[in-house]
Amino acid sequence: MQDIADAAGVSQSTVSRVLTGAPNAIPINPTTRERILEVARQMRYRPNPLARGLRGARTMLLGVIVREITDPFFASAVDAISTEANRRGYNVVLGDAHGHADEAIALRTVLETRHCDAILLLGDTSDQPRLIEELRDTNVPVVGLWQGTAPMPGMSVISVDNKVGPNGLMDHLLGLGHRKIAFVGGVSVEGRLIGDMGERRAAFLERAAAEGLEAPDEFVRDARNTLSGGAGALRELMALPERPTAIIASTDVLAIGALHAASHLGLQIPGQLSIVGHDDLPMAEYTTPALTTVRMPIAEMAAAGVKAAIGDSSSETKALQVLMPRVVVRESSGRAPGRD
Amino acid sequence: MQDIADAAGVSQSTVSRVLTGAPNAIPINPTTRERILEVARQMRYRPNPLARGLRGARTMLLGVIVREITDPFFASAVDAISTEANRRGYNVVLGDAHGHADEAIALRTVLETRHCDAILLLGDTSDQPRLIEELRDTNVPVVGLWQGTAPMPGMSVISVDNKVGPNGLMDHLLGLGHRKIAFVGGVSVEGRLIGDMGERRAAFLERAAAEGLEAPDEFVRDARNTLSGGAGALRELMALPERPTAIIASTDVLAIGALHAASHLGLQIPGQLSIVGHDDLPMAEYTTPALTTVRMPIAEMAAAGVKAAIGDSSSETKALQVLMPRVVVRESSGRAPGRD
DNA sequence: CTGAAAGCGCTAACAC
DNA sequence: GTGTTAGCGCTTTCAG
Repeated sequence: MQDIADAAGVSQSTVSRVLTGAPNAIPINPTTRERILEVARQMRYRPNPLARGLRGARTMLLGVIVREITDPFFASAVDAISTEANRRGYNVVLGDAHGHADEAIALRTVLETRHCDAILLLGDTSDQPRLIEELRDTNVPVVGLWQGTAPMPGMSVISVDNKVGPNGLMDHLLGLGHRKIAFVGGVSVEGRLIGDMGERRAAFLERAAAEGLEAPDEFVRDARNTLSGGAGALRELMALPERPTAIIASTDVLAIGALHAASHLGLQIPGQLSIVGHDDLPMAEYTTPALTTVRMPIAEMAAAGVKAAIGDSSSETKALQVLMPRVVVRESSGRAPGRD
Repeated sequence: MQDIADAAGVSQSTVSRVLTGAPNAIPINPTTRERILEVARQMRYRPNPLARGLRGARTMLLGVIVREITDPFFASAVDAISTEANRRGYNVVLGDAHGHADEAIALRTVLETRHCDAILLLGDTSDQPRLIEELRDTNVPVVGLWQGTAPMPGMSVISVDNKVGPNGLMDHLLGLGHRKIAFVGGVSVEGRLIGDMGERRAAFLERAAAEGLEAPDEFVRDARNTLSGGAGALRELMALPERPTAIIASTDVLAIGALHAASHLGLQIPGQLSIVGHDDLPMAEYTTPALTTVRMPIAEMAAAGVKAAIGDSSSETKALQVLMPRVVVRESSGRAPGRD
């Protein structure tokens, strides 16, 4: 930068002012400005974000802590967030918690140390009292995505309405004549119910009660949110003396695992059993049979999340935004057996 | 840091020396050291990586440019790399190229600007002459993963042997009596053959010729490496006057797409058609039927890649490492029709 | 409108 | 062994 100053015959601070853009009301002579810009271009100048950050300026880094990058849903989310962040000139620093909430908390510290301008939390972290605690004495804006609609103190939350999924699915299944509907929810490695999944489960329970369905406790199963978790849950469900005719999984990953286990059991889907999920992974369209599921507004959430985090400084008021998903009917759901 | 110095009654530079660890032979009085460490702990001191980086020290940032994070294979790779990097105290800055090689090149610049200590390239980038070019005048070590075994000038490459996959699969299929075997390769958005997939295709062609198989040109199809690409390829293959009895897909994503299209066509897998892939995604075990595929040594590659990038300063010689995958037989492959 | 100068937090010579 | 002293590249008062 000093070099540019010399070459352009001005002082280094002037160069800084020009190159920084034009934030605070410091007018510069258009002629000088052009000259400086020209020289900078010729010298292929590129600002050093480190130095900028040192001075307290923004680092243009967006920290993203994801519960599990191998979860295809979160992979899509990271993709969307990264796109949106790049569009705004930000880079994404990824922290992969590998499913452990305590790793997430460590990562937050790291990212904060890295002087990220903001931190995005993907996936539920409400089971981490320490995280919430630390959030208080943080000046970095933190926004949580996909971690349930419960407002978390100290951070804004972007979420989906977790009632419309289960309810839409119930409408669909009820309309198909199902009365024996089971639910598979997801729990973390530690065995806790995870945010969104917990809410979906609650929504299911509520609706089932309202409809007066025969829903014994065994019809609601918790499993790790993995393919094998879904498969295991399905096997347990099908081992019951009275089998459900439809299963709502709280994620597509669980649903796909269940689908696989069902076909291994020789079950016809959807002839003998309907299986539906949540998320609408890219994969959901390509399972056999294709999965009926609930599509999440990933891009919108990513946009809202990045906006909330980086702030577009126009409307930073709302601490909780709830977006709407919608049911996508494919082939894995059909009329209840004996009702066609 | 100055605060610590004051509190401990020493100079700031001494504090630096203690806190930095003990790199260059500068002995410090154990007593002083302890006192400083103690004070630092009490003051909850955390080093500022920005300032460190400014001074030319390492930033402990590892840049990772991935072709497509939504590709489950790369998601797994990022997961493995992130684990390995964190283990070594590094953080990962993620650059998602969204499938476009030209975005990758832009990202490289960004990451270099960010003063990453090294950059990892995930996926083929050989179609980017400019990238290679820019690589020359870079001081940051760059290592490429999964981009074919062709040595790239200016970077070390960690790769898998792309012959053992196709060959192992051929052994398997030939043993099952198949003589009409098709291959589906992957191309980028721009329509170029992508590194690993191109090599797998070449290996297939070579082996097919060696076996004297009836392999008309139509049996080798190129498709985008997506679920729908795989589905499209399968439909084309099955529309041929003479259909193949087995299909080798160069990735599991293609294979899963093909599986889905096949079942829509009413084809029995593996009764009427065998479909096999490459990668062994977590999902491969849960398709219907479960996919016969080639397992990639992801963790090993991640470890080797991170090691090569960050350097463990003991053995930095090899510019090209080739690891071995192995065939995993599941349910999607069976005896050739009419041969049982 | 522009220049001079003071650091941001830290490392690395170079003294003592 | 430990203190002093320069900066790294940039932003930002404070004077012209």
